[in-house]
Amino acid sequence: MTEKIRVRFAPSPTGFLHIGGARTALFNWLYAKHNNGTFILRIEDTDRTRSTDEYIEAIIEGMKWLGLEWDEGPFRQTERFDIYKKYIDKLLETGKAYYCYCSSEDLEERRRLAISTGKPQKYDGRCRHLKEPVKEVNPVVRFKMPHHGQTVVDDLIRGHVVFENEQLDDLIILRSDGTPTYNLTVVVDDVDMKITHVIRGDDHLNNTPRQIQIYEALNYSVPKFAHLPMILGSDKARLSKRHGATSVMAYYEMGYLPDALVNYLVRLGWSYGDQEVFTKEELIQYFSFDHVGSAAAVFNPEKLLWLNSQYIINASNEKLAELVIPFLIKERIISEGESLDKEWLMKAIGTLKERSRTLIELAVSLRYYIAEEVEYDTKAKEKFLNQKSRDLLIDLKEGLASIEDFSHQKLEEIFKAVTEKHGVKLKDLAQPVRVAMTGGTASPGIFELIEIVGKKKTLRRLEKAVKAIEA
RNA sequence: GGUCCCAUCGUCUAGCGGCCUAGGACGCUGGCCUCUCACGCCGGAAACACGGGUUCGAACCCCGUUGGGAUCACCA
Repeated sequence: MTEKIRVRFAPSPTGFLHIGGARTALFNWLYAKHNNGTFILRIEDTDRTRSTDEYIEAIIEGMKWLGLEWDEGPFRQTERFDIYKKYIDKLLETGKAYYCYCSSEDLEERRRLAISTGKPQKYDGRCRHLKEPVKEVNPVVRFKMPHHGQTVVDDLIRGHVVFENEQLDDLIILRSDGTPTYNLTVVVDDVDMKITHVIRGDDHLNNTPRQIQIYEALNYSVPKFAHLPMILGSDKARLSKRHGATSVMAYYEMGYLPDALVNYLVRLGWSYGDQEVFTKEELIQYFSFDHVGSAAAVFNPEKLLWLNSQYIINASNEKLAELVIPFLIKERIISEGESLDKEWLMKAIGTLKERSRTLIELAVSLRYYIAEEVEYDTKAKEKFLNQKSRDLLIDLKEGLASIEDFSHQKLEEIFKAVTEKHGVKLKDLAQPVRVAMTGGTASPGIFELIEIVGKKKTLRRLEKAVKAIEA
């Protein structure tokens, strides 16, 4: 490798880090890591009316949560106006740009006319050859686009994309208030930061020929481009809030693991044979644009949920014990500052991880391990806590009261004695006990459940169940 | 509307001219396991948008059609 790879993620802070932005960031990050390159974070905040510091923080928070650490930055374009000014002056001096005195109202009017008459809506270049400044008008600076020939974008994903230069118009690079615009700042920054590969969303493909012209006017070499396909909602429209959560941090709040989201996002557009689940190391090792598809992809929350369940199953009990705490608090299962015995929690989690698809589900299930009392599901109570099970529960309670060792094996012996005495099957006893212990009909195995809940709470719950039947 | 991009099961995708009576995954579904629920395992339904070429041979290459998307700002 002769040239060190340098890539950047350049969000504009006009919103939270969303799913689409996160995937763009991820592909940049992966490409950098795979090639031992540099990943730069650059905040494109030249639109001062829509950018906020809160959003910058939110984007940073999202990237950190996903584990997409950057090597340089975050740089802010609003702190780099001097640099842009220098380049604009250079373009003005070399005759590659000019002042335009048309007012935005006039422009808007002409655009409307063009649309209504079916003409291409394009700036007509009337100020190109102006000799004298127009008095009392703050001009904008426009870039002088070539009128003939073609501009070719050599895209790593799309291949050769050819644009006719006559389609391009003289875009504004400096506003009348003296601030530079996007097409100028991206080029200047990418040159200045020595970006080798511009990896971004498909929606920028049409801007690329304009940017290439600016590179050439400035006499700089053009970087490589890779335009990623868009992420769509279930109706194939661009992904938006209508389709559900789009903010990355919303997935944190819903109990997703960051690596699961990363894994899901990377498979939206990229593949490696038939493999579905990847470690980060594998992703870095395998990633390449050769296997990035070019069609837009529909975001499928169901599959993300499945992946999350896989990541929960594969996570260590210790890790889950840490991660679940905020959710236990949020679900009001424990109170803030309350601590649980870690070993015990880990054991409980071990019985629940394969039936929890999110950390919220895990926390909610943990309730019947932790809470003093359980509430009965009405249907479960009717079906299993009745005269038929009353004596079974009473005998079981007695049996359990007589032992101190609540090990799986010992519990099984007690259960066996009760079922044999009454001539019933295990399930005839297990289901009523399950309802007594959890309030519902679904739980881990009855012996492991009782073992972890412990003698004191178990006896109390059986007692309560018997009373509920008699009531 | 102009320009550009895209097109394999409902969804994500494998496929880079013969290994394809099209493979995997999610979801759906039948069964097994079983104290319930899950996990897991075995099986099923489900796709090459359409029409022309090129070729001995096309999901794959070319051209149209249709359908989706992006973009046309003193937003990024």
